Amino acid sequence: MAKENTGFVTHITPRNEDFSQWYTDVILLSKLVDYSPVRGCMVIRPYGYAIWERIKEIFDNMIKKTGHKNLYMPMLIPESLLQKEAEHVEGFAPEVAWVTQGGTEQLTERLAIRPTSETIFCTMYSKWVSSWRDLPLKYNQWCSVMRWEKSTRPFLRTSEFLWQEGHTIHETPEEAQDETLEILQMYKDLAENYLAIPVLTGRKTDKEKFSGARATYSIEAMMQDGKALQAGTSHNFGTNFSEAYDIKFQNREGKEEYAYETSWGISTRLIGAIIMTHGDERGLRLPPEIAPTQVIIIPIAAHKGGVDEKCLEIKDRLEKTGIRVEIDNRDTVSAGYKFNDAELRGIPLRLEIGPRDIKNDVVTYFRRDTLEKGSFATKLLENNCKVLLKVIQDQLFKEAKEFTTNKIKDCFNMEELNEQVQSGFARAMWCGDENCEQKIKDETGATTRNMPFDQTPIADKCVCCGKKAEKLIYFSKAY
RNA sequence: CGAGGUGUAGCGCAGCUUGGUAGCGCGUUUGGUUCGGGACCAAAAGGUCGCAGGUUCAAAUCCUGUCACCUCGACCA
Repeated sequence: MAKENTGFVTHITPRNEDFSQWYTDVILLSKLVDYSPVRGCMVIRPYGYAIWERIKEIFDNMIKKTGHKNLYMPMLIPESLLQKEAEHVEGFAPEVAWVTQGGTEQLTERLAIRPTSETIFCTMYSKWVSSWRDLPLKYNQWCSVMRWEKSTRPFLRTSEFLWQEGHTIHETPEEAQDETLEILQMYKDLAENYLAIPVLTGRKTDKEKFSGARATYSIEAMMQDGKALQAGTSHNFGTNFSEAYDIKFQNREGKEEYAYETSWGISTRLIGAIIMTHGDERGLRLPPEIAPTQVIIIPIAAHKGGVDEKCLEIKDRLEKTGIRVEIDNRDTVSAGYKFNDAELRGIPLRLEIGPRDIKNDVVTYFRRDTLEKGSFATKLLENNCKVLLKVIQDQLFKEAKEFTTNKIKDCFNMEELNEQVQSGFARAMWCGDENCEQKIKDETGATTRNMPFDQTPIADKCVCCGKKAEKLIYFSKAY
């Protein structure tokens, strides 16, 4: 995180020079996060947390509208509970943190700090469900989980991270599958229409699916360096877990049956996705829908009568229309400094109010997305700001969409695939054999992203082995 | 776990080769002038040089050990 701080100009490493360093510079300088005294853990600072709160607010509304309820499960899981579903344990065991001592007393059974809460949800569900009339249960929790990662990066992979985990159980396999896909669709909606991040939806391969799932679906986003970020997952467990945890109910025919289960999650990793999708040389560019501050007012020559009053009046008018607005009235820094600061923080729309504007009864605005400056009559304030915010939201999505679309190429042999995944995604046909999947990973560094729902083939042979192709699938390097 | 690197003021760094009691920029504090793209002047505060031991009249500097962190791999959502 070495940053050159030459005189008064804060230096952000250019993206094309070192994308990783650019990312680190931006998140630290914009005060989204800071490193903590604990290895692999980050402090989410107020500005970063405010973005998370927006994401929570939006998604929480979505799931509540579709009949889900929030609850809270304990953070500690007894070892014996964690062991019940074999594939699940195997997947998570290497990265579980354990509590072995309470006070001065050694515990007789180790307690896992949850890496995810399937096991404890299942345990409770087996108590709560006995009849088909108890179903479905559609519960979710907002919490943090811990995975003892070997290498970490703020937002993208940290030992502790914030997320939501939804866990539902259903009467029929169809209902569970509908739930899995409905949530996936909500994730796509959240990503594209709020975060302005275009995503690919589809099913993960068996190799890449969640430990213990029958089927995993994901939304995958492309970052500016052409690498993928898995931005959300939705799993259908079938009866895998209910068999292991004995979640049985009497069905409509009076027979005992295992319940059908799903789980799904998105995390603070989404904030990393926002940064790496929209950021530029000046810092963050936040989509208005999730920007904690949508409009920042910068007073110019505030001491020259009338400026402060005008700023307050404008703030008040905008707030009344539901816009999140802030005045930068620090008197310790110049206007120019504030401009740069607001740009670093990615505030979508900036208004400048100075004696000149007041005299002409206009406001000067600056768009963070296109860096365009202009002005309009003060009486148009509310309407114009609303429209501009909408336009900026759309523009950011459009830019990202074009970028992503241009960096996905159809590949028909290993040579093409290898070249393509150096800077983007490859769309290719695959025979379905895990050996080919592994070979591609070994030879190109790319892994499978997902298999889109539209499986219209682009060729009939596997990109790797040349045998009969079964699946259309995306490959890329990934975070 | 393999390879490399770094620990000196809140942050970023210099000083170490050739030992002599710590310096620069930013930031911070106070006062004043400024304010339409990262302002300026003046004054001030702030460090047991990661930790432990050794060599020496004298250690940030040399030696030994140790801890922490970072980067790239490997592993992994």
